[in-house]
Amino acid sequence: MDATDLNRQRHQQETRRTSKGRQKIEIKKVEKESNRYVTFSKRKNGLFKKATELSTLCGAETAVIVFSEHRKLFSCGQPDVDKVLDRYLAEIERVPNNFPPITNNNIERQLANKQEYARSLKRLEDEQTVAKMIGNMNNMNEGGFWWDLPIDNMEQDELEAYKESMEQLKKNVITRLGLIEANNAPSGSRIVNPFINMKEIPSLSFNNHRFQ
Amino acid sequence: MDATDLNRQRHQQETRRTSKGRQKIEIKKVEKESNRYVTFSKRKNGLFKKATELSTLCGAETAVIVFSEHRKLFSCGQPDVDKVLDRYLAEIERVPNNFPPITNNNIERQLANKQEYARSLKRLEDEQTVAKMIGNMNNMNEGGFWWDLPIDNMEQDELEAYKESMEQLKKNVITRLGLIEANNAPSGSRIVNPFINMKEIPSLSFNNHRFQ
DNA sequence: ATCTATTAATAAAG
DNA sequence: TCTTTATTAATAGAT
Repeated sequence: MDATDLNRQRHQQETRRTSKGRQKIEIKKVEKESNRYVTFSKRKNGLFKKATELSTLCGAETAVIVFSEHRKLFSCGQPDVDKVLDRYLAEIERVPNNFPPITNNNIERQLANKQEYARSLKRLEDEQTVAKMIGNMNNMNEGGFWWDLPIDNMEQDELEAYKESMEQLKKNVITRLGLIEANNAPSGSRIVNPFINMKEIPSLSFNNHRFQ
Repeated sequence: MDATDLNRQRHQQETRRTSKGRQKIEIKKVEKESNRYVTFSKRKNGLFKKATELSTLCGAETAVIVFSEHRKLFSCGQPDVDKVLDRYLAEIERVPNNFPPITNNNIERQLANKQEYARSLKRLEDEQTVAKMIGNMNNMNEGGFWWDLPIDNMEQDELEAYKESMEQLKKNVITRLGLIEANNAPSGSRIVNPFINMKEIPSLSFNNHRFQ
């Protein structure tokens, strides 16, 4: 400290101050574009570094995904972004979508989840359709994944789109099945299952682990 | 600074030093469990704060997913984790799976991608099966999503598992289609498509945007 | 959870 | 972009 102070004093005597040093900034959008870009670059790197350190120090798995204001994608993960995402998708499917019977212990959390879920969904493109789905979901007290969502209340055009996506899926599946059944197989070990995330709509999940 | 120094001196005269202050640490697993837990908690919060600030300052979208060493899930996202994940999945599907013709400009990047992809996949549970898939994929110079992966070289037991997952999927789809076709619909608008991520195996994607 | 003494991150400027 | 300050912000260790 003394040495540092001495150096600083000596430096100030020898040269004009060349830098104002770090200045305090408000946490609001950086207006000047050039500054915003360098801030983005520096802080993105800082964020990735922090995530990596957290993993190393604490044995945690982390995934960080960043889209710049121009939609350029950056990501960073330990051990691997997609591995962590798989785990995330599996987790939000396992825990909240087919809610367990509500007990006194978790009823508050369940409520908070639904509120947060509704809030998140507000941001989705097709707000009305989704709102309807939520409404239906909230009437299901146990069991049932998203594909069991009631469709009775859908509008005709909504149904059409839904049906189309199902048809397309079916075609893909049938094609694959045809190819596979041309071969044929006994029984056995495990495979990396391409449909491990099938039951999941990331956007249609409750969450009990959110920050802010 | 002067005021701070004065305060520090006064404090040291008035009381024994009560803290060693922040100490430098190596970035390696914190051995002592209790310390590891508090470090995890502090740094996780710090990480989420940094991500939030990056979004605010630079108009970026961010998602941070953290699993503690005991597999507890924490996440934080602007505007919303799942929204960002949707975008991420769409992006890694759009860009790298059906690679564009390789040009001089991006051939190096393509190579780097494949190497990184192979490295990531090494971590997956079923290394041999996946390795085979990669091998096949690398022979496809353009077009084709993952479901067009050659299956000819799969072992019988691998095929069986693959087929089973397909059958299960098919059942689910057929069931839904039956329900939907009982109604019926004209044409029209868009719906939040449950299969927007269908074509994606997150674990089977190239990436051109990774950090470290 | 709170409190420092310190280290680490980073805003500004080159 | 990279580098260099001067400063603020994050956090290790202890309670």
